[in-house]
Amino acid sequence: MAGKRLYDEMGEIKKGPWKVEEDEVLINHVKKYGPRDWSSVRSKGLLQRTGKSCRLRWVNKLRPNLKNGVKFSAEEERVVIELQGQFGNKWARIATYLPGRTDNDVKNFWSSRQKRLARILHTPTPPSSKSQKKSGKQVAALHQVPTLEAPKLSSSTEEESSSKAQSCSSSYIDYPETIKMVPLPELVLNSNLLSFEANILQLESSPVENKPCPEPQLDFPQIAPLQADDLPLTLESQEVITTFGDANFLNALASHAYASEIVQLPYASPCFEPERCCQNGGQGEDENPVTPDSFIDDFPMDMFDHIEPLPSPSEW
DNA sequence: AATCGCGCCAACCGCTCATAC
DNA sequence: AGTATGAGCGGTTGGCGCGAT
Repeated sequence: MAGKRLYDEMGEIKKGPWKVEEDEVLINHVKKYGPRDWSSVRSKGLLQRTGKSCRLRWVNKLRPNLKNGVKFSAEEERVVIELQGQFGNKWARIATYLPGRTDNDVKNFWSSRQKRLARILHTPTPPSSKSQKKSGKQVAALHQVPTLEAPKLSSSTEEESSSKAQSCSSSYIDYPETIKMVPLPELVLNSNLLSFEANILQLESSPVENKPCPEPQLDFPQIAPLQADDLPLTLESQEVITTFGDANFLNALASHAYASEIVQLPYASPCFEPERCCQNGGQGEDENPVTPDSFIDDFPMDMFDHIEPLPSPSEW
């Protein structure tokens, strides 16, 4: 299969949905050279896709151990909400806490969640792009997070990939999916959010899926439990909020509340070895069924054990 | 049965950062 | 030190499926 050319009619850059054959070519490329040198996929004439496009396809769809087609669990939702409040729209960073999830997954999840919330609350969707582009620096202020301890992220998966790609040219065993585990760090969370979520969860008639929420037992400043009629919201809105405790919304509500304190939750740490994370750090996310279409989940873990060394450019 | 609205998701674009030369 | 190139990240868009009407 390697070497098969998949050009479009014009021989130009191909865009749009990927075909199975293209995936196979890309997978073969990664098998041979590792998940790097994306631009060489095109320069070698294997695919008429940009390196960028190839990388994206691999990262988002073809990588082993992705939870393709699996909805976010309640626990994952909680993690995203918390981390978005903590990190802002640093999707790649947030994704490192969610084994099997990509930054795109997290981004899409958050986006649709925001849309739905905005629609139900009859508020315009918060400006997402340019205004939030500064969010990386501004979000902390926006969220009033005074004493956040950044989790010990050695780097994002992509960063790992990139740096290792450039520093270690003789072995590909160490790419993100198989990088050594980092010790499970204690993720520090904003107790404002946790308090509110804990309180809000009390409003729920049905518990959040099968995940008991430990926060109410945590010893941090208590906020008087919210009563449904404390909020000037429609019943529908309240229902959504209880289902979707939104970090921003809750923060807005909580803006008058206590300064954050440090609490620690034992959820997934940044993880660069999804398989182990799913088993250990995934915290029950294994319950998520593997979807039939996620064939890549069946990739053998030694898939890259026989990767050939990358030839030098002069050999191309 | 047709249409509409919504949610989800894949993929692209533009920008930034890192590295090589 | 400056420039070119590649890679990564975040935002946006468009298509598809599905349920409601």
